[in-house]
Amino acid sequence: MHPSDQPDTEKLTIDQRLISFFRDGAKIIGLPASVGEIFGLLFASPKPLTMADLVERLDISKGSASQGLKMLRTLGAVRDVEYDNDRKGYFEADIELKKLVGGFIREQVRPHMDSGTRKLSELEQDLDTVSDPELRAFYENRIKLIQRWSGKAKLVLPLLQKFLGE
Amino acid sequence: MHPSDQPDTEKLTIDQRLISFFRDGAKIIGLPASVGEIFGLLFASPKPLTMADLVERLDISKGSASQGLKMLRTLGAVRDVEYDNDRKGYFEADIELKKLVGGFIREQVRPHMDSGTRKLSELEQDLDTVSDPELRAFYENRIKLIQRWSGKAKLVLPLLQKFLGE
DNA sequence: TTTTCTGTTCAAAAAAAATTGAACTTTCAT
DNA sequence: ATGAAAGTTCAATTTTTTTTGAACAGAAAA
Repeated sequence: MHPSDQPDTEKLTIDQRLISFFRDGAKIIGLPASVGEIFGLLFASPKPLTMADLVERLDISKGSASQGLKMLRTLGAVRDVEYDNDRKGYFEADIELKKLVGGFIREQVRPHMDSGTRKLSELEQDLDTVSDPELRAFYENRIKLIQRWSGKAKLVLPLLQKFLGE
Repeated sequence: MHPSDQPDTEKLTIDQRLISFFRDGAKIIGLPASVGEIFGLLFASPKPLTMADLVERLDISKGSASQGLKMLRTLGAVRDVEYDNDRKGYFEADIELKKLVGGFIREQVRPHMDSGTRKLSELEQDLDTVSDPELRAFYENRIKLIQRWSGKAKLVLPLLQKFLGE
């Protein structure tokens, strides 16, 4: 290696860097790398792309491309666009932070929170089954504590969306 | 199965439910299930526990217990306590939301954000290498967009902490 | 209608992440 | 010092998640 070379970050094109940026971002929020790459490539493209473009440029399978696009569409992060008047479907990245965050909260955060809330209410009901009064008082406090947390979490989400919404 | 049985949520003790609650919670925020279980058991216990207690009651290996505790300590979610005057180490869950959220942000969120910020500035530098002026203008806009997002993200974290801090 | 192009589905394969357990280190009691 | 208890480490294993690719379905062109 030439002495002046940086070992890592050498001769990557901008779009490669953007793809890598969003690949990492996807992993961080718990989405598959390929989903991040697809978004990244669309984000880095001045014009809409087809599924075949994704397969070729990211070197992923047709299956991954199809599934990744599906996920990105339900997240509202990618949309179908008219282009050419072509048999193929064309896609582009949605660029509004509000929408991206909203989709993530709707699809990934809310469902988990709801199931948590359900579990929590089951927990509450089972307090009756605890006979030892001291232990029971302890559990009551712990459950109250989680409920306080849960209440805050429910307030935080709309707050977040408001803050990020343009 | 008896007809009146609920298939799932039957005859679980409170502490089992709490363990399951935090197991799920851990998975959601991208931590191993065993880490959630350890926290859950400590959270559900009126008195401090030893590593041996965790191994026995959660039926996990000593290795998992050790590693899980290590992670929970760096997150500030579990602390060492004096108890008995015993050779063993005793642990209890930290119960302050502020501290839990703070630790998570410090250990899991910040490092990722920092590496993102670094990648972003590399991206910016490479703009020079784009010769086509139209494409270059396009990339400039995209990078500006991410920078706007990044700025918001940096504002949001302290806001979040403030909101959740007691 | 038949063929070709585009995209979906899902079982199997590959990759990544978590967990185990045995060897090792440290610490304390004798 | 020596032995035993407590805890850590990490290579190997297991489990989970992601990705692939081949079979299938639908739609438009021939």
